[in-house]
Amino acid sequence: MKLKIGNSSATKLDRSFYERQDVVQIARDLLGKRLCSMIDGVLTSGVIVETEAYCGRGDKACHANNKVTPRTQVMYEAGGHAYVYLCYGIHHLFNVVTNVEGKADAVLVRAIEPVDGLETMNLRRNFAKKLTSGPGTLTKALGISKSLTGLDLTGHLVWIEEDRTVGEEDISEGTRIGVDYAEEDALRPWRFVINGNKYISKKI
DNA sequence: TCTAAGATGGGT
DNA sequence: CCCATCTTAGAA
Repeated sequence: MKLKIGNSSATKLDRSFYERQDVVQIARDLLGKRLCSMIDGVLTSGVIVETEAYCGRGDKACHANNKVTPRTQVMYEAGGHAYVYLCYGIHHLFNVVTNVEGKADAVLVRAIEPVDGLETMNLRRNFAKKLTSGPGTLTKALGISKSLTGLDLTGHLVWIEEDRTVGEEDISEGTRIGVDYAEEDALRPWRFVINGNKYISKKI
């Protein structure tokens, strides 16, 4: 009997995908891609269905808004690294660092549609109702914690690969969640979801 | 040193 | 609506 594990023929996104300059476009492009982790020898994955873009220059909602701190220095690395941080002392949020070295942009992954490793994800989530709908829940399901911040996403522990084709007509945009403190930048339409997908964390 | 606040989620 | 929970950044 053959066990189906992942999409072994899929193409892993490479450095050139992540090093592009337009973080908003990358946030759109990540919809339909598959986020994968191989933690403790177990493959878990899901299709990205909700993202948010954060720009390091002139975006008050971005942790690295023209300032380097111990936490945010990883965002200044070359695109294709992970920025994982602890939110509210409880939740580990996973971001994809984008743009070239020195330009601190990132895309927050807010929800995925589970594909591989359902059993492991349910165990890690303690069989909660919402398995991977929300930035803090999907990291727990995939076994991603802040100890992985700085990880190279072109490696073999956590990576993103091609999966579904998502057209512009399949995408809705809205304002980012939880960034009311960012004044006028809170109004930027930099949150993106795949229309009608039932795994998005909150309707636009 | 000290402290307020936070890119959330789960329960009541 | 309430609260758990703790790191981080900025102030003193």
